[in-house]
Amino acid sequence: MKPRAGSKALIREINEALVLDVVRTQSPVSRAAITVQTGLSAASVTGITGKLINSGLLVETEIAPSTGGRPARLLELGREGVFAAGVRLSATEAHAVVVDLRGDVVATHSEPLASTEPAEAAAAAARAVRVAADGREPKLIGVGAAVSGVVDQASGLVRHSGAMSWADIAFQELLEEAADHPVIIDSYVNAYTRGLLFDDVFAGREMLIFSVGTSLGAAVVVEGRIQRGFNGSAGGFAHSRAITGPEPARPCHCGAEDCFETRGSLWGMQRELERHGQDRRLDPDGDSALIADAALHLGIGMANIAKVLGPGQVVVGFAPEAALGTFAKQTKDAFVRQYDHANTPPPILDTAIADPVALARGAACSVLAGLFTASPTG
Amino acid sequence: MKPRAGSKALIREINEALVLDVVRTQSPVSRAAITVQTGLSAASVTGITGKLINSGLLVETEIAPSTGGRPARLLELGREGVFAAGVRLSATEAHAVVVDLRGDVVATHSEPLASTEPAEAAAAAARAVRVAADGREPKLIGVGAAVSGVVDQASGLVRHSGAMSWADIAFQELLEEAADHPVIIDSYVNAYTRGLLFDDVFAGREMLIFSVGTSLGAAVVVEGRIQRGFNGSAGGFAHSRAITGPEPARPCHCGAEDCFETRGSLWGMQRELERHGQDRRLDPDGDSALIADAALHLGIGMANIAKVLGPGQVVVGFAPEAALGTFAKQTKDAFVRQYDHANTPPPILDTAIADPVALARGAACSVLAGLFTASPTG
DNA sequence: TATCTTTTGTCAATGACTAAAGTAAGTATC
DNA sequence: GATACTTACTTTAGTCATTGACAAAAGATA
Repeated sequence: MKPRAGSKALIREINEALVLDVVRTQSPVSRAAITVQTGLSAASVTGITGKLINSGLLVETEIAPSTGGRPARLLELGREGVFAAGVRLSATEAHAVVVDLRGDVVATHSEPLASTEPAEAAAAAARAVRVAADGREPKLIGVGAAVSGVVDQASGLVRHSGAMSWADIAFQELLEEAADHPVIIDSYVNAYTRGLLFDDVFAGREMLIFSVGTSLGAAVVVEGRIQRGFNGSAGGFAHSRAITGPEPARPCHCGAEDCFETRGSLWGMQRELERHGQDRRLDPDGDSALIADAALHLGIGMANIAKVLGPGQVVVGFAPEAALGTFAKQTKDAFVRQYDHANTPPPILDTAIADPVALARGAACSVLAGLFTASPTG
Repeated sequence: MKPRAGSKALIREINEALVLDVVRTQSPVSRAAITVQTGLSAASVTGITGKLINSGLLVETEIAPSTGGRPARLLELGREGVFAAGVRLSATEAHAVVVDLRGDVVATHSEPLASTEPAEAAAAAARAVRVAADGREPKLIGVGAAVSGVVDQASGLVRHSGAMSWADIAFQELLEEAADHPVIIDSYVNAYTRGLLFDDVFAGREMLIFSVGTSLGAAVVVEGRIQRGFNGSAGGFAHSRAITGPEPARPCHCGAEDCFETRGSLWGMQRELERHGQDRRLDPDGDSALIADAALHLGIGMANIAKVLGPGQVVVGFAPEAALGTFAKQTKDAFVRQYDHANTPPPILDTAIADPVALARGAACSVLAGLFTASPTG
């Protein structure tokens, strides 16, 4: 991604995105208000909104009551102009959603996977999108796909996915051919993060997002952008080393010892049960010591990362199956206790549930995000 | 920093910065080569370089031998057009350097500090810059200042500085008034990082930089930009919690226990000596076990951070007094052993020396950097 | 010398923006 | 009800950075 030269086209892209973003966040809004917010001239706003209305991205809805002069004709994002699709791929199914320009889900559909073979996965994802899109396919501007594992969005490669047993699969290309739409791929956590960023509640410009489920993941948001690291390798929180106490080390499935995944993930807790000869599922009440230990280590690990990055906000997304009693609350407490950074208050920490629809919707929002932010790097 | 609207002025800024950056990295270079590198038209390059030559930022130097046609008239960065100053502030002195557009140091001067009182520090820094700048003050485009502690560049506040005993000091404003030039302030590590980024050797787009000396620090480079976090609070590596073994916890001066600073910093090692009743300075040979322990913990802590961020390159800058025997090498080894991330190779790790001149020069490079990168946020 | 190559410069056309003036559609006041 | 005032939007004319096409410069080559 080397910097792109300035041109009239770039100006237009920047300003259209700027206008769309103002409408998105302040909807409904008058042209006059857009003029103030963007710093553009009123003439430009007339021109830009006119073009956007023509292409269906904006609609004129109501007329505001007058405040002493000509009443404003309010603009909102068009619900029928364009749509984006998102798919969450797991080893067993492709869960697709279609969202309108506001990020609201308008349709969903799930297709089973015959196998985790890349071509089959792409075909199933494409089928799921096609069914969910129904008659709206011509208005689809793109498909976002959330894949479990290490995903390099820039190159379109899934670097590594344990769940799918993939390594260096060019899934973006496969899905683009199968679905006949532009495709953006991303990891589970990053897709989930996209969804959070699209909504106002979790739209901080400096955020850290952790996902807690069978595995662990992290996403980093800096200056409002998701950071992917070199070759998309950011987010490797699972196999950082945990703080060990006097007990013996716990071997991890990755080959190392005492990774956070051996303590803070569902996989890790379940395996501790097995190591003690208990062949049963985790019990939120009976296994409270195990859960407390997991929460403590997660909290400390998260705080260590947070101290280096200094986010204003931290969000922990628990998979539905990881919502175990007070697990979330204990994790939050451990984080706050550990975070004691010279002269800076700890970031706000929120917990949320990361279900399949949230992931698929997040992937769709990745596509929408392109409309609301013009990147000068191309 | 809200997004800025697109305009012709923005285009011009982007393209001038683009041209300057190509000249900086490929100097000497022909207009034709700039055309290819930037993607601009030859006509634009002629116009832009003409203006830059007029203002002294570029100079035509030699004429390249012909390769079959009209010989190229090579362009380089002008050494006399503009200058930038940088100051490294410590509790006892203000060390100033002046650099030319290429980042080469052309003058230095040190002034003692009568006290760490903010106004006195600003006055001393301004004096140091004035003496170092000599007759070049009119051509000075700005002053960069490196201050130890947590620094919020955006607001111009030093949030907290143990060395200076400062809390929430508006040092940017103070120095701007004293020096009568635009000022950019930054932390030690970030200033050091600026210097690294300016040179080609350490100019990766995804980097992690650690500083090891009396204290510990970290800087994060993403997409070629230094990340400062919410309110400039990024970089808090020192007081993340270290991996503890069976030994008793070590209290830290910050109030917590087992911070990395208690093990991996000079302060931590020196204090361990004292705790064992040894009233002497650290000995690279005699205290090899202590140093090995520090290196091990540093390496693990760095790897944990690196896994979340996925940088392509990691640089560890040791303060001159921390260059203890094989300390650097052992830290590097521990890092590589610990870094074992699914399917992605470990980043390249380099070690370097971070001396006062490197910090002051880095601060000056912060000022220069504004010329070579146009930010669409403004 | 004549021709080819490569680099650099010039000029009219394009188009996105802005300022200024004009139009639209209300409220306030007498 | 007529006039003045306000606020919102549109139109017009002009500015300026970029570009494509062409021209000029300057050496290589045959």
